[in-house]
Amino acid sequence: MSDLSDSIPNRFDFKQQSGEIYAAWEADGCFHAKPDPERKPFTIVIPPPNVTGALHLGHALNNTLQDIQVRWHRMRGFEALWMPGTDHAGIATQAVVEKRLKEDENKTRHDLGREKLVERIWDWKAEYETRILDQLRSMGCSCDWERTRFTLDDTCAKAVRTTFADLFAKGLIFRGKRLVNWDTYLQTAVSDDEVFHAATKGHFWHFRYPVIDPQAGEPTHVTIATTRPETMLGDSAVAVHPEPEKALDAAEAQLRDKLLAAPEKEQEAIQQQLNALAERRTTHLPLLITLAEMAKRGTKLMLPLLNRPIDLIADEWAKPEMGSGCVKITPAHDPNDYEVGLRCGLEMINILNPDGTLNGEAGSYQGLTIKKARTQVVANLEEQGLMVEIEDREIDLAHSDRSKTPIEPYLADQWFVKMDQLAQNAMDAVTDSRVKIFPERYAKGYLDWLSEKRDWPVGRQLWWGHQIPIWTQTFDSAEAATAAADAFNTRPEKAEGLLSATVEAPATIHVCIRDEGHALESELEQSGYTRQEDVLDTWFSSALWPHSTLGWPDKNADLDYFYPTNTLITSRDIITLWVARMVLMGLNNLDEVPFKEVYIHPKILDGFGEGMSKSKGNGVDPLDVMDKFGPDALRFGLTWLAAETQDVRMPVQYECPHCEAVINQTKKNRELAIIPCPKCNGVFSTQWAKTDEERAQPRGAVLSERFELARNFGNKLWNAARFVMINLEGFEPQQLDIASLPLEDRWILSRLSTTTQKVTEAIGRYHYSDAARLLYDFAWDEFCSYYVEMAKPRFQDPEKKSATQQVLAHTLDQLLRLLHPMVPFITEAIWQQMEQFGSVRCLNGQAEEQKWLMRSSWPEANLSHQDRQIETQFASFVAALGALREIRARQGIKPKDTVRFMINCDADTVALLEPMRPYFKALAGAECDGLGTSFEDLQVPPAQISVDGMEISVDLGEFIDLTAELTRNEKLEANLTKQAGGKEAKLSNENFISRAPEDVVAKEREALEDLKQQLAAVQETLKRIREALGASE
RNA sequence: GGGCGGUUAGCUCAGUUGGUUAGAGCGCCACGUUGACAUCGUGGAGGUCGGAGAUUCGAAUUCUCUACCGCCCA
Repeated sequence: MSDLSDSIPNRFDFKQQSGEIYAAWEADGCFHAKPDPERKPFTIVIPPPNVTGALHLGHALNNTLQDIQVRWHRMRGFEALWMPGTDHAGIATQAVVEKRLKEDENKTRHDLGREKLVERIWDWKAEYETRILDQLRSMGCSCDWERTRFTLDDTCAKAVRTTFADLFAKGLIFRGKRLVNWDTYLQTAVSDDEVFHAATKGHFWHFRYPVIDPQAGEPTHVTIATTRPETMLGDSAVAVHPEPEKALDAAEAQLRDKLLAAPEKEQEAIQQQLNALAERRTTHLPLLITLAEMAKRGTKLMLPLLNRPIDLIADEWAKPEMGSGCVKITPAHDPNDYEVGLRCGLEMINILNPDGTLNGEAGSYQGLTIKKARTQVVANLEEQGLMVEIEDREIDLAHSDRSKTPIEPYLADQWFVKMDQLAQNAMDAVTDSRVKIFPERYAKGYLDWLSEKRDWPVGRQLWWGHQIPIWTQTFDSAEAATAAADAFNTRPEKAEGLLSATVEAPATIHVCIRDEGHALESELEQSGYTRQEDVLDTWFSSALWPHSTLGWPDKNADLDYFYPTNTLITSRDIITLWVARMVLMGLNNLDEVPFKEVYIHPKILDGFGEGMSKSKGNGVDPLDVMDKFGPDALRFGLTWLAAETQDVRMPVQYECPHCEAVINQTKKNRELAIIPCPKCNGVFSTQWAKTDEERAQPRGAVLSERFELARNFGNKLWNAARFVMINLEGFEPQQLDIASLPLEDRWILSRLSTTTQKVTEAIGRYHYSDAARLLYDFAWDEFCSYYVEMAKPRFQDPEKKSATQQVLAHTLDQLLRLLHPMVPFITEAIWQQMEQFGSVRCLNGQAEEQKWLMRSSWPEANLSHQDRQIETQFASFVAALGALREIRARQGIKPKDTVRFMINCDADTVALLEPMRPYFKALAGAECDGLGTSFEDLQVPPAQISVDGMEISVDLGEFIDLTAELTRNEKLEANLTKQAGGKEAKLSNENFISRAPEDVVAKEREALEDLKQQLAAVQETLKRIREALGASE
């Protein structure tokens, strides 16, 4: 038919073309945005992926959704900026590099030194940043790469220093002693968010402390219990409840309430607890009352091993219903004890060195590791006859997420940001809708978290990050320190915001310097000031990302134009860590929110409902998916999944590299280094392959068949376009008069208009999944299955050919535009081929001016094309077609055989169906012998179906399978009878008639009438079939 | 312990303000391959919407309780 059918392959070669298209876009500056007063700006900053590792499907989803917004706005005429970059992810990145150092070279960071280690981390960063940005490019992300930033680069560093100096000058940064989660391996504090809890086997040691000078009748020892006996070296008190009896009463009352409310199976356990409690009143209570008295008197105990007197105190933290009723207090090493320490003014004794060994406070135990100290302390207590009992017990132990080692609570100097007002401002921004969060429910978590207004510990004892710009010196006296601070604060640099100083009691002075490398730095160092070693929490620099990337604090056109950004698209686990902090920092630094909308997308889980991660082996690499299915399929598949729910499941499979069989991933096989293929018996390796032998096996890709739907859709689109183009050659466009076009043209234009409208609305509301489904259905079910199929016979008709070509080309053109944000490569590839047909692609005969689809305009829904009447009429045609196909299938009629049929219907329907005759032939292999109201009865009863007031009869002639018709009609009769019965019951219900709205009642009446008609027709058919069957016997 | 989400066909998921014969894709069954597409076409089987109760003329959809799963915060 044409050269095109040879020159256009029947598959889109994404491997070859995606890269070429991307490079061409980039070379043409399609991704770059610059301030343009003629256009409205649209800005998104990427949630900077951290450089710890490569991206997985969660990131792929996140970035696809951003790219859809950016491409969509670009097409709608906005100056669309997508600001890309990566995050240095302080602790995470340092941890992986240190781990690598240990594994490969058996060295610690201290062996290397700060400078060398940081150099290594920069190398790591370079490698992973490249990988990550390549992944984004492969996916088609239309980021403005000229602006790529890194949270540790000079631009971001300047923003960090400026912000820090500002907060410091405002008195919002202070140093305090706080109990922190200490990672003894990495030797840094980690935040609560970087800690996970795991049940571990351990012991519960019970031992005794002697009472100093007990009076007559008073106990000589107090028994306490702990899971960490070595911490006794840091004890500064033992607590007993001030009113043990009342506390027991309260505990008992609580248990009784619980018993009443508890389901039967739990009741016995609760009753046992109650019994135990009652027993305690005789076994423990008298002693506890005595101890409470002693505590109030000021009795002291002798801390064994160190022989240090400590207080017996009365505090409500001691629970009379638990253990001995007494509890040791180690304020510097336990969060609860710390609170007690604050309440009771206890000494806080830190017994640990940063590396987890014991310090001088531990006396003869100094230098031992925690583990050795524990053994030693237990042995010594036993020697002294103070050990009462050792219980086995499962302990909930906090671990560092980064080093996987147990966390030691540790009292340390920490830098904090005072959150009070900053947090309030961030809350207000969401409360008064300056920042809108979608789906709305996530606003609650945001507000709850901020409302606690906990001060933000921002120091990390790391080497990788923004070093805190504070120089410190301790003076001999408070007066000297104050005088020095005053001297700084009266200098002109203070007024310029370059420096400020504060005094930390009693005599330490902190000076903050704003500008990196400023002469003040060396001035301070020469006069004996030392710079703080700590670096800032990663989130401090991420919090500035929406404005730091635009060059703040420097005044510039980009910042004026692109800030505040429009929308932030991210995942729910960092709403508090990141989103909240960006809002408060944006407000602090620019007095403006960083973004107007936040869209939280679902999280991708594997088939078992577990989050994906490389460390579990269930993480899917987007590159693997793209390698098999292509970038468009990856994107469309993910978009399809992005509904309002909080999670989506994506079963994970291995693909056998030998036979391409898919093997479901199980919790078992995902941990294997080598997996045998059950289909071909070949073996392949996984990410766990370590030995040379294992690595010699070919690697099985990890992917998910979830993407097949999207891949197939792309193929359908490609081939539909191929069909259109093959049939477009030599065509001259003209002005079309829509009103005079036949039904099918007006129908597809109506559907196109509605789809355009709905898709536009859906993307605007972040209803990605809806948008994808709308386009999928329109493209496949309406455009391909009907319009394209109907075009085939129309091409045989010279009178209809031209309009068909034009409507086809136009619809395809609009469809490509609508799909482009989701599937940019395949749509651009088709668009470029359409180029040769010039203005054909437009309904009004005007040529597209843009060279690239990604730069062309987003379709406007032409509301005048929407026509309910036409759509209803078309639905009748589809119903008739369906009836014919159903009869064919039921009768087992061969596809190449043509059937003859008649439709009994009213005059309007005749008018509607008359022009559709050729399509019955093309789409159902059926030739129409008559439309209207009266036909002669056929000799053999025809197969009949009634729908939409049409009675469709197929002359079965030689094809007849009467039994099939009988069975089918009997089934139908039963079904119709049941339905009609239901409707009749409903309509004879007086309540329904009187209370339901009129239109609903009318609709039900109509439905019943229709059912009755159908039933009558079916019964008539049945009668004839039975007669015929009887006759043939 | 508090909060959030989920529970709809074998699997993965849709289902706007309560009014359908509860949908899609995959999988399954049957039939089909000279021209857009087998990464396809046509037809079919398959669920009463976790459970209980309530509101209503009418509930997958609203409310209460409950079970199980997941996530977040203590």
